[in-house]
Amino acid sequence: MSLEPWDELRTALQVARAGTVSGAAQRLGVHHATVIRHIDGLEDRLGVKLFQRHAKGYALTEAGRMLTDGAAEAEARFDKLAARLDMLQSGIEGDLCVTTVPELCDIVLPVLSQLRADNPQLVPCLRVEERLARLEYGEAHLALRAGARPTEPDNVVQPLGALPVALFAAPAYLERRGMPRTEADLADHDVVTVEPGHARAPFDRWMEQHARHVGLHSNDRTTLLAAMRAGLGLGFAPASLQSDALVQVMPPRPDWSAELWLVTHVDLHRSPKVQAATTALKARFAALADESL
Amino acid sequence: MSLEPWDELRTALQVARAGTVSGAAQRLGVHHATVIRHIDGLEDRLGVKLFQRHAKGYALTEAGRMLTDGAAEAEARFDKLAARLDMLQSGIEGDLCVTTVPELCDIVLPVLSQLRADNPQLVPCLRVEERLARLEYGEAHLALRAGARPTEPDNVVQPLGALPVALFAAPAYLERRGMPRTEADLADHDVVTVEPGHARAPFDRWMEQHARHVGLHSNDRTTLLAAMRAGLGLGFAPASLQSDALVQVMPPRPDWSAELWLVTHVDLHRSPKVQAATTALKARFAALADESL
DNA sequence: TATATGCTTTGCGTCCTTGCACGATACCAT
DNA sequence: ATGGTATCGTGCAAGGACGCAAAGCATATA
Repeated sequence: MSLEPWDELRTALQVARAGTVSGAAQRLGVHHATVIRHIDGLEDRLGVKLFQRHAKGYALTEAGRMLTDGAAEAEARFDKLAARLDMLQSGIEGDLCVTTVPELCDIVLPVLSQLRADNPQLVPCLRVEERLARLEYGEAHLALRAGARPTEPDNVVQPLGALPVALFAAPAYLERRGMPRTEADLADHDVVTVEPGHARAPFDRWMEQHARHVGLHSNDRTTLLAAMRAGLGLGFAPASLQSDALVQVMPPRPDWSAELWLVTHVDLHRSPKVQAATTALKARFAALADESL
Repeated sequence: MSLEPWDELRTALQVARAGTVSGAAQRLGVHHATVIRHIDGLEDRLGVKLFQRHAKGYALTEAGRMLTDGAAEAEARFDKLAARLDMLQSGIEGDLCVTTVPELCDIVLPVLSQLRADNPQLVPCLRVEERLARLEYGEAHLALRAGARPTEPDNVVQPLGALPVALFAAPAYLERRGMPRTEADLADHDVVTVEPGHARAPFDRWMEQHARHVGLHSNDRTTLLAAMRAGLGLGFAPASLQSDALVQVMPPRPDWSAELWLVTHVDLHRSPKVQAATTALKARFAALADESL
């Protein structure tokens, strides 16, 4: 007993989804007679009733549920596959989707801008998300992550080195509270940082240990930057940050640095488009590391 | 872009496996020309070359590898499905495959025997394996496990209660070394048990802590029983053990008992055949627990 | 160099699958 | 009650996919 041909599984899945033969036929773009014949053929070959013929449509039996569950998983797998193939076949043109965390988008943005200038056919897209995008689903070509080395299977992760992180504050704040010179001076200052217990990055953990007075907690990094600009306290930011509203209070230190990772899907990381993006990003981050020396 | 119809994926998979169109055609039971047409159609629809036409056959491209990998996973999933459906559709007849660990087969065997007597059409099969059989692959209908509660997804696990475990020895051994009366007496006796550090079951751990003189180590439970019969020392066995060669030295104790679990696949545990087996096994083990009170 | 042996490719006739149309049935609203 | 609107089921004709056989091609062997 075998459940070939696979096409009939697909129609069975659509019948299960639609609940009616006609609906499934419409979605599949075939005649409803064809759908009936597929289901009948499948049931005959399997010797099991997959659907209960109801006046209002087809209802799944236990066996039918099993089969369509399996078919649904296969369909999802094939969809992923199609998305990846779609990406693979394109040259340096069309969409290029990069995802990263909020902290890094200021650094990534110029790279994408340059990439677009060099390749007029390329339209870059920068998605900012905390979670790691499902690269195997084709949600993104590239992901830029900070922190622990990502371990997803089928993803190739390349080290981007450490991101220099420095301590910043608003000029108004420094005018009011003075410029801290040594680590000991920090005890007298307010800081803005992540919520207690949520420190993940090295600099956040450092802050958690050294901060005495907290001006503001937030789960959102952008909010923290805004709080720093508003003069609520000292805070960490990438050393490359260029802003009139914030000045560097202390230079980058190795134990503050966050490890950066460039992660792509195995099947995509050799495609020309992704290659172009990775080399550009690598160059940019190498330059950042040099600057901070 | 879509990779329907699914049948063409299946032929592509076979071409990748066989390496030649002719070989794939033979495996699929279709003509060479059909295979070629499927591949060509797939490539046209996808716009990607899946195979490099070599004089000696078809070689996978990068895209082809991706696609056939996905197809292979789907095929494996469908195979599982077919196996489960095969099992589901049968009544209380045909094969009934039960797997368990060596320690328990003496207890399970009479149940299967009774089951066979009650259902002439049923031919039971008892597979003895240390590892948990892949129930989703249709390797077995039922698995009987001891120890920690199994956690496989898609498996329904039912508690069978605790298996009463007692301390046994060969009559010849007891004649030579005397009958231990108290726990303290055990210090003067030889024991046979599993290898150090491999104690998993409660009674094995207990033995590891209390045993002073070890007569024999073995990784194989059957060997341990043989060693007990040969008079190499005291050892644990299910309290239900009936044997002229071994006598019970100490009655079952709660802290020796091993938790038992009856595990089936979700899609199968409601089928009449599996139901018949589970009720019979449950009754048997409930009776065992009562006896030892 | 010639021969042989695989393979792929292509043209043609046939069979199977599909699409179409019509009929049957059940449910709902007027 | 009756017309309307869904649904599923089946006979018949057309088109597309299949199998067959011959041709083309490349590599290996004598």
